[in-house]
Amino acid sequence: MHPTLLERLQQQRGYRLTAQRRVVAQVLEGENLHLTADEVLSQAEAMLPEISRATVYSTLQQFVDMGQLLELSLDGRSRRYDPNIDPPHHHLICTECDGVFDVAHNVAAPDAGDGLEIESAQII
Amino acid sequence: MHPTLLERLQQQRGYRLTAQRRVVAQVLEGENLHLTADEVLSQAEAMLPEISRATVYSTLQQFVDMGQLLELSLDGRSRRYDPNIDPPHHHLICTECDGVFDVAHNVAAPDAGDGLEIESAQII
DNA sequence: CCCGTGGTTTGGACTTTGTCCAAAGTCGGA
DNA sequence: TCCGACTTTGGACAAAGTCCAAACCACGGG
Repeated sequence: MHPTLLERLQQQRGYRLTAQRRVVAQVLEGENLHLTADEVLSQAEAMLPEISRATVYSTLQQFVDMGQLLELSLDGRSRRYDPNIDPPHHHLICTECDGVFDVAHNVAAPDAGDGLEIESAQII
Repeated sequence: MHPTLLERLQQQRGYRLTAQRRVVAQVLEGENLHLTADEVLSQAEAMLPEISRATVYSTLQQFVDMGQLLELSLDGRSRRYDPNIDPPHHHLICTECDGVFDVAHNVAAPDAGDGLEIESAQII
């Protein structure tokens, strides 16, 4: 199986894996789990009551910048986070229940032409 | 050429095309224009100073519900609006300048399987 | 072992974006 | 002209995210 988010973070050299960062990583972990920052915060508080909102937000942003976490903008209101960066997959949104589901695909990202490079593509 | 947003609204029967709605439609119009609600508001105020924020937001929502305006959720922060519903196209986001560009495509929406129907798909 | 330094976390104020609602305004048909 | 339905308004409110100075902590050098 692919390494988990936590395992991938442990392999990053020169990055302090503090209690706060570990808790955030643990909360995010899971199949088909796409939490918002506030959901991460409340679950993290259950494990580490002193953790602050600023830390959760900045930690999420760091994981994204490190390429270890996918940030999904699905409704223009909040962002959701997906720890399963590999293999690439689509995100299917149910317009009835607002559920988010991973959908496997094996379609290559289209060529944008003009020397542009597609970084990510989502079916929303 | 395809009819403009304003022309399409004029064809909707039983829908009062008030000054406020006309101004919102005019502001949105344009090739490769993807304004946020607040950008629409400030430009609309230039033409019709008394227009209120609540009206702009609810008018945008109506246009979307009528299928005459595309709502894009690109950054999890704000929503952008695209009056060019036809032909379908992708939205290319430049990660440097945050610009949004229409990109033509002629790829059919993929079959989701399981009896699900894809309502929309974006490359972001 | 202790200290200094720099990375990390914290709380709280603040901003942005969007929603809600009751009251007032406006339009078209009878 | 008057009524009723549709529309707009202002302002309060809520949700999500950002910012920042101060406090905290951990590691390496002395």
